[in-house]
Amino acid sequence: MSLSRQFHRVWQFWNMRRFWVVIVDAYVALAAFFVFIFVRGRGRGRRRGKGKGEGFQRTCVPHHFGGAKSIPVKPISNKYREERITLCDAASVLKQLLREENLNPRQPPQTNAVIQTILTYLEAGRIRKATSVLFAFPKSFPYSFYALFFRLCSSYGAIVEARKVESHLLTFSRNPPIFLLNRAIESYAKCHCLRDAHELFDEMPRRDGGTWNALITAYSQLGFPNQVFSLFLCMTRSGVCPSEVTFASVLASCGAVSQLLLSKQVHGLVTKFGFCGNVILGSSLVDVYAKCGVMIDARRMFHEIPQPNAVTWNVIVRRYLDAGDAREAVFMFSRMFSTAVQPMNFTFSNALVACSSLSALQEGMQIHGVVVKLGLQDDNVISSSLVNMYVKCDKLEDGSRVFDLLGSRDLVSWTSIVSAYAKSGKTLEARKLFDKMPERNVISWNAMLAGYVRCFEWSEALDFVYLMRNEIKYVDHVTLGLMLNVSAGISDHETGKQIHGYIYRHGFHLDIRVSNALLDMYGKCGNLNSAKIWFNQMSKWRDRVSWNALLASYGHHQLSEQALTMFSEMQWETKPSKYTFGTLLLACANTFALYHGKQIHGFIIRHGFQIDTIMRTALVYMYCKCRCLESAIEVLKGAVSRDVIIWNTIILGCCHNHRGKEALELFVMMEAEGVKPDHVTLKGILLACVEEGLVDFGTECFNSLSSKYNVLPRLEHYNCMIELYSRHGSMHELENFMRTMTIEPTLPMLERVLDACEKNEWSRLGEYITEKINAFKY
DNA sequence: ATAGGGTTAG
Repeated sequence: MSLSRQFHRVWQFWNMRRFWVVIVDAYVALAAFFVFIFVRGRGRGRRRGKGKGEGFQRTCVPHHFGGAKSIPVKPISNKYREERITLCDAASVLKQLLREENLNPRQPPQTNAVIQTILTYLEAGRIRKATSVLFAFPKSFPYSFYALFFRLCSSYGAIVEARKVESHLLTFSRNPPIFLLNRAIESYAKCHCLRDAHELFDEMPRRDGGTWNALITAYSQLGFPNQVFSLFLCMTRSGVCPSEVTFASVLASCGAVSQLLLSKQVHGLVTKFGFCGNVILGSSLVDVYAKCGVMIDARRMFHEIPQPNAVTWNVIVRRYLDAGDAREAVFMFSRMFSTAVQPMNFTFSNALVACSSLSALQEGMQIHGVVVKLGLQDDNVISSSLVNMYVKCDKLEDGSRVFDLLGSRDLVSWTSIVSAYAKSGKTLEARKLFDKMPERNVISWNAMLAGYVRCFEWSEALDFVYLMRNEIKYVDHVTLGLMLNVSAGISDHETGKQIHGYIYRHGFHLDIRVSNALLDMYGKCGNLNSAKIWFNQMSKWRDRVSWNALLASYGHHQLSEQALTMFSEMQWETKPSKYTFGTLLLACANTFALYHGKQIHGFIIRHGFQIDTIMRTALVYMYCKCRCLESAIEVLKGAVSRDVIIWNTIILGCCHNHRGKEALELFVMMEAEGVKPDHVTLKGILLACVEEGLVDFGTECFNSLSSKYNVLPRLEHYNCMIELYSRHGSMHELENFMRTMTIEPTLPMLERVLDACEKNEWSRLGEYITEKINAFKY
């Protein structure tokens, strides 16, 4: 065994530091190997060590070696794999064995036999074991074998093993080929050890383009774009020509920093080096332009690619979705089918997300058809997206059917369906499904909790939080936000403060969403002072949502004037949004501040803000509340389309302004536009009847509530009817109504009826009602 | 030999 020759050769090529690594590796390998032989020969065990999880660290070796301290190494024998050998032990054993071997030379096993053993281990997935055997064998292997090892180390993320393979390669190969060392760099990068990768890069006596690519790719994939750019500069300066691969990584980094100018320069270089026809680089350029926010250039780039592949299409669809242009995303997805390229599952999911954001049920269903036609309905990504699409298009039953037909349901599809039921207000069904889930994570718990919060079912939400606390260990920012919503919903300032403490202790307060929820909680719990203090404390990281929350809490405290003052301060820091205007208008409405309300309206118009349905509804509400019905109607008429909520707002607004006739006229217009009235609308109609004294029409409406409008009569409708008959002295109708009522009347209802009986001297009904009231009291 | 996109649930 020519250890000294190895020594010499290695010495020549590698610097001091690497030399120690190699030589120690060699020593340990030899020692381990001979111990193996030795122990096997003796057939006796040694003391057992801890062994597990102890890594052999290349960088640590010199240090330990100098101090002659114990270095844990991976033993090789199967039987004694848990043994621990210190370096001192190893050295002495080695010495002894070397002497022994000199006296009694032993043939090392044949390379082929060792390869066979290693392959057996690799097939069993035992990479550690395989590496140990490789490491212990004091002879060079074929290069392809090393390459295989590096590949496996990458996929297992086995850094220790990768280091061992590199050591072995350097020790026993006269001239390790550059490409193998490039593989080593890649392995280190895949194991997230950039230090090892860069160290090896620095120490390599010769490099090729692949070496640079390996390092650049490493920095790019681990998210260090600036290092990528400086390495790229070094590379070109040292005269190495960048290849397609180099540009792929550089472009990925350009996308990560979203810098248009830089990206354009790189684009120029790509063209200059003649890589324009490369579909991968083309797709990357599409991606980069889109990430820089220039969809027009992205689209142009897309059209320059002669044959876009599935990835290219995926990029363009996804980027349109990110840019908020869901229509174009769906359009591009449909264009894909005029080519021979089949979309990937992620592309299907992106297109379906785009459909749900557009509520484009027709298109979503067409995509569903394609999915079935291509036999992709069992793909978990696609099927979960389908469930979501149906749910977001208000087709809960269809979503649920897709879920029921699913062959294999994973955590995501379960969570999707639970969330679907929870979000559409069916918390009982959602809970049933939730309890049936085979496994849950924090997202599933949050989905269920969000359902309770959305439906204002506070006591269920509280019970659920207690359950959640016992069942899962860690909550996240969404859970905390929801818990704050619960505190805000029940105005529980104390619990809110405790959650604040938890948030602070766990560092969640730096999350803007959590800190905004906190602000909202303080505002809704009526603690304006705490809200203001917290708002000031977040001055470093607050956003416009924080401002809106603060404005809302001013509005909550009937301080519309101060809200407006805050609004002008807000504009020094951030731009208002539609929520800002909604909040301000609500504050004006609640304080009947017509002057301020008009100011806001003027501001919206002057600054050219698009008035959406929600803002328009807020304006209508404000004008109604401020008794400015004409303006309200004018705003309503300015809408391109009107939903049931804005109609309800104006109809109820008319009633509050004692203008029942207008309310009924608007109702006719609403029906003519094809908007379906709901229970609120019908309450408005009944109130209009009360205002106008339309007893017969009111009765007719009430009687056709469920038959004509598909609305179940609620308490408030009964209230309206009682008020209608009582106020207009229709005692026959009132008596008939009270005696045939299918629900149990409330005490205020009975008192109202009794009042009417007394006023109209209708004692027969009065006695009946008195009895009922007495029954109530005792 | 190496490169691009994407993670559907709250």
